[in-house]
Amino acid sequence: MNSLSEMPSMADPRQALKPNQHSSEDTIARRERMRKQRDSLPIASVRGRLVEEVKAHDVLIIVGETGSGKTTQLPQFLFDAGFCHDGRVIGITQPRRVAAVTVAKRVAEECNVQLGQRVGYSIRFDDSTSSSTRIKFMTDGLLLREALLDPYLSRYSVIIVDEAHERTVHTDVLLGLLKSVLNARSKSVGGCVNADSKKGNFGIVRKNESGTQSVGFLKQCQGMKFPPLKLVIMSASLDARIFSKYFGGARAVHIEGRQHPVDTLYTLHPQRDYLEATLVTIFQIHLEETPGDILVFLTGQEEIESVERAVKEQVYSLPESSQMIVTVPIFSSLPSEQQMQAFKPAPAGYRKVILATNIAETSVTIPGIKYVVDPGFVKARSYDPLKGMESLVIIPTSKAQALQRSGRAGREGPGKCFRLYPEREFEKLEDSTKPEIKRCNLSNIILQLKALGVDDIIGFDFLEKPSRAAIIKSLEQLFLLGALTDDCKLSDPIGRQMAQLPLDPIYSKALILASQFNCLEEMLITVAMLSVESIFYTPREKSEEAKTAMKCFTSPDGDHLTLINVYRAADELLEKRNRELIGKNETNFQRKTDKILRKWCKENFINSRSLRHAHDVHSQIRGHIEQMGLHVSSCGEDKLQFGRCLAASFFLNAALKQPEGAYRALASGQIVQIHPSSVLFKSKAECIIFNELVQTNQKYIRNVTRIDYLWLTELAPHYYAMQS
DNA sequence: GAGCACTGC
Repeated sequence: MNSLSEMPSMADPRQALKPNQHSSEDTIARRERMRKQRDSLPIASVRGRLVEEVKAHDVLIIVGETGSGKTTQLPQFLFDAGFCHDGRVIGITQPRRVAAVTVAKRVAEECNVQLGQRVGYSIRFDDSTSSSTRIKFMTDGLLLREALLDPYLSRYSVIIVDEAHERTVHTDVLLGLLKSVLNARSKSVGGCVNADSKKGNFGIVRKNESGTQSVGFLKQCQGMKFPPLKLVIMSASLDARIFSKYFGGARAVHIEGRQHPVDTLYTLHPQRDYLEATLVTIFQIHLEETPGDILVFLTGQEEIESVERAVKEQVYSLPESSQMIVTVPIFSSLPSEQQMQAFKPAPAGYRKVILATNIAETSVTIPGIKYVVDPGFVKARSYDPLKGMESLVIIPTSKAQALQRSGRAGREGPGKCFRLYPEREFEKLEDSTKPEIKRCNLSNIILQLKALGVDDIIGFDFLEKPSRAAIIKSLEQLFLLGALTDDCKLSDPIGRQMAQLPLDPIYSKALILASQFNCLEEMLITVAMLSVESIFYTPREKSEEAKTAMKCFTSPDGDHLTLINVYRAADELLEKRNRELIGKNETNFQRKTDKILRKWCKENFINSRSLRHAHDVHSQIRGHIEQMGLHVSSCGEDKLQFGRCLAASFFLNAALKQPEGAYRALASGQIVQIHPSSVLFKSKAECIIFNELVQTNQKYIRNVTRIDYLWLTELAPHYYAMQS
């Protein structure tokens, strides 16, 4: 097992393309240049006033546009102003891992300190911080996890929640928690609320809209060990009002950004076929506009591939002098090597057309974009609590999203954005995207809130409350898994152990059960593989080859054992190579094993990024499991034992074959199909369990294994005994 | 015989 853990992290494609900043530049000159850059940022001119605002108010909202420098500069201003003098830490949260890492590196460089000393970052699987770290960048999910161990967040003097307008479920829950922490840590009741509504010099302000102070679930700790906490929320303009209102009319200030102008153009009429309109627009830009790359926003892989084919076909109908155009796709499930193609400059004289999903909206920044084509649609996940089913549907973007997309054309110079709908349609769009907390399964966050001591979930002061039905459905699920007692309290030890594990609750429960079924080793691999993005990658043009490659891993029982076979095959391969390399005194040992694994993945149509990720999850969870004292043993060749454990764990997701070959999900009664990517797609198994139910064109279940129906009544009698 | 945006612990 150890062999795989020695693989080095795979280079992130977004970082691999950064130039080496230390190449031949003189240190002093570099520092001087950096100082000038910092001084020229819009935020530099309001430094003093900003520090005063933070000192004067416990909650401050900063509305900062792109390029204002708020993320890199504010933490340094506060550090210099003495917010860490007592050894406490300024914490800055980000929704994404890459952002936390890259910003931390930049700030460490600006402070001229080694990363991990005064300035560091902490994200899952990667912690650069030390006891001397005072400015700490992290993901918002990680800070939530920290709160389980330290509910008052006592090591922090300031917490800056960046990109709050993105409204990820972690940001929302974190803000709910912080409201209670502020209240508990404030010296006097009302101390965290700013009632001052005078107009500021460089900002504005909301009136105190709510005089009532919500008392959180944390006990007051007046005069105790913790000094008051400062909270800074950084957001894009459209959503500041809601944060201010939530924090009792907290003060909001505005900092201007630095963006080049983007000329936005609309169509005269609505387009019936937006893919056709996209194609026409791409060629129109190519033929009529000055040089510069084009970024096109599409909803998914299928659209991207079809537009790519169409561009390649139609380019030959152009005059030869105009044929210099290349397309590059980028979407999250694309292997990293291929993602990186989007960042490479086009050959001299060529125009590059990047066909992207909304990965290019915030997650990655591709240089050289001058034109944006925005058909105005996005594929969004929604969740139906009554059916317990997720669905993926194509819907119009929000205004905020459309603005974010057009902004991508103005990063390096003036640009143009072509919206493929009339201007009057823009006005009809929602202001911002529906917050994630209102469209996801809440089981995981409810379990975490329970572990934090929030007993009354329905009464919890959410920034925006999820539907009652969604809350009740998740409470019910947690109860059926044994995480909650009859009176809806966290059970001990099961619920407490489940909350400790950073996994979907149903997977946490599966691990606890597996220790009783003597197959924890197998279940650990299974939940790790189920927790990551798709392991198999099947490009359309090589689907036959991919199918053949997959055959050598296939288990007739189903996808779960198939995934275990893949994981173990990779493990064995690396162990074998390690034995060969050991004693040869090889340098670049890690790089070589990594290269071997990547080659193997490519040959077997496996996504090496996903496999690597599964391995990280595996070792992290194994650490937790061992700490809990659960016994990690293998069932060896006893597949029956593992199958029974799957039935006992995933009894809520069981389905029975119907006469027509479809399946009926027992919990909800829905008629579903096995997804074609499953090894059981053509099988005629009578009874199965599955791990995912998603509606796309049909209701598909994925990750499926056959079981014996009788196991359900035997192993989950509390659920099935009455029904049989 | 279909196809799944994006994050995160």
